[in-house]
Amino acid sequence: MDTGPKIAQVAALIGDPARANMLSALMDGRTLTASELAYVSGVAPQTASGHLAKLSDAGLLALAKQGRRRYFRLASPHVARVLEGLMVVAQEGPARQRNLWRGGETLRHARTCYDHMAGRIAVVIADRLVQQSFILLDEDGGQLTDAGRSFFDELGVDLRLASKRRVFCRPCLDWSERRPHLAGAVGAAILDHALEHDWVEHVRDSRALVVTPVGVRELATTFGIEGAPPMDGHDGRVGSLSGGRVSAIAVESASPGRR
Amino acid sequence: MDTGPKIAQVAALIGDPARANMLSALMDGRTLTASELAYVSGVAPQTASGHLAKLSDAGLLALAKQGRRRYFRLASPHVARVLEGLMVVAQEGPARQRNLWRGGETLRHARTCYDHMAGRIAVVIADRLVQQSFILLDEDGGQLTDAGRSFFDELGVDLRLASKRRVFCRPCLDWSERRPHLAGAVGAAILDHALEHDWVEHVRDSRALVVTPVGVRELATTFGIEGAPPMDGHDGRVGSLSGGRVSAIAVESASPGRR
DNA sequence: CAAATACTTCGGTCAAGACCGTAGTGTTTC
DNA sequence: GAAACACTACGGTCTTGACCGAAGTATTTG
Repeated sequence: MDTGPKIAQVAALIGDPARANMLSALMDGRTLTASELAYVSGVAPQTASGHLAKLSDAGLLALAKQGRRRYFRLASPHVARVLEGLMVVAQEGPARQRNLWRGGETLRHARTCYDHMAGRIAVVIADRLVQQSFILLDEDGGQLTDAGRSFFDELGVDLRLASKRRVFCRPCLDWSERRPHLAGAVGAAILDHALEHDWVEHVRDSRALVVTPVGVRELATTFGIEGAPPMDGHDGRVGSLSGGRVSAIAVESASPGRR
Repeated sequence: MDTGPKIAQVAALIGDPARANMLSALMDGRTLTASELAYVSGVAPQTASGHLAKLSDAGLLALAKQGRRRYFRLASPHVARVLEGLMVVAQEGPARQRNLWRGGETLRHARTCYDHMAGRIAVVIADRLVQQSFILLDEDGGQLTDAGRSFFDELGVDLRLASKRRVFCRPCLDWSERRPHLAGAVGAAILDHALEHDWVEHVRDSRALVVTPVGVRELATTFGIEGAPPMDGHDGRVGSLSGGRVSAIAVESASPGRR
């Protein structure tokens, strides 16, 4: 009846490191098998099995059996948004401990966030689109303008498909940059387009993305982003489009073993 | 470095029933003392003190000392949004266990959600505003139209104040109705207006709101909502504007004692 | 059918942490 | 200054649940 216990139940589920790792691994929208999730969460298959049962029962994960394996994915975008929110809160949390992030530089630069792009690149893209009045965006609401519609049309990004039964355009607060990037159907369409045209590639076993040489060129001409676009510089760093390419393959997988 | 552990830490914090109760109690934006929070969470003051220290350290709560008491409030709207999100997920979670809600009828009808209205009434209001093209709204983005701007002007709702340094208009998925209501500056302004003109009143020790007779009349004329507005009826219920007024004072406070 | 694979169930160990009683510290009231 | 109040620190109890080894159930492969 009271809402406290209800949210506690769900939060406690997410609050276990092993389960949180599983959920994080699914944040990019992929579906993974029980074994794979056991591996990324760093626990034995038996333990993982228990965790996955709980997460499924609670409705956080959706399950598809196929032969002798079981595929799991996040049950709904709402789950992904809660996880996003937790990252944001976790970042802003420990008062002045912000921006101490060492490592994960690849992730900060470009990554997927459920079904769209995130990281410095995504924030810059969002900035440009707003700057050119293709999109109206504040921290919480988004709207595509007529000019924006034709811009995407010319670019060959098909928005009609994506916008059928889905949210059209929304901002998503970037937990590493602390500024919004594009989510929703528009955000997803941009990621699709970028992957399809080899602007970016997935890094194996990670949510990280790397920008290809083609991507550097195309992003520059398409969005007018130069090699080293101006960043908000809250920590003095400047990112280049290809940043993190060389420095880190940075496989995100956890090592198995006891917690 | 990996994001899993980080979100687990925050989620685990929310995942304790006592702490979840505290956070829930603060969802309406109030500031409460340590004692009050101990009471609503149903634990002894010593225990509450420990919980509050953890929540503050983690940056979920902001603390203001005043004399011999300590006032706590949610540290940021982001925290409120995570809590909202958890409620939504908790609702949609247990597969077919939805809409079993007994009790909390007052809450379902009208309540505050951080700083704006939620519940059936808020959803209906949002519906009407959309219907009359005062607001463009989908599940994730919102925009006030020119017509809407003058509508609120005439109504005497001051949007200029609120929109200074704040998100202007955004939808917030209603966890009891599972459809969006208005949040952001516009949502907050509407709640302010409703409270100021005695359309609704706070229920003591609860997030619930009751609609006054004045409110029933004014809401009807202002938004064209009749006594029993059509609901989406996913559970066959129909709510009236004054629904829940008589049936329940339904004080939300928890009884103290062991968990 | 046997072997291998993918996953689950069961049982027992163990550590984390929620809880409160007692005993403090700081602040206001009388 | 004493008493009441609001809150915090410490110490010990006890429950919860995460973990893995061993064994068991489906499903595919040879």
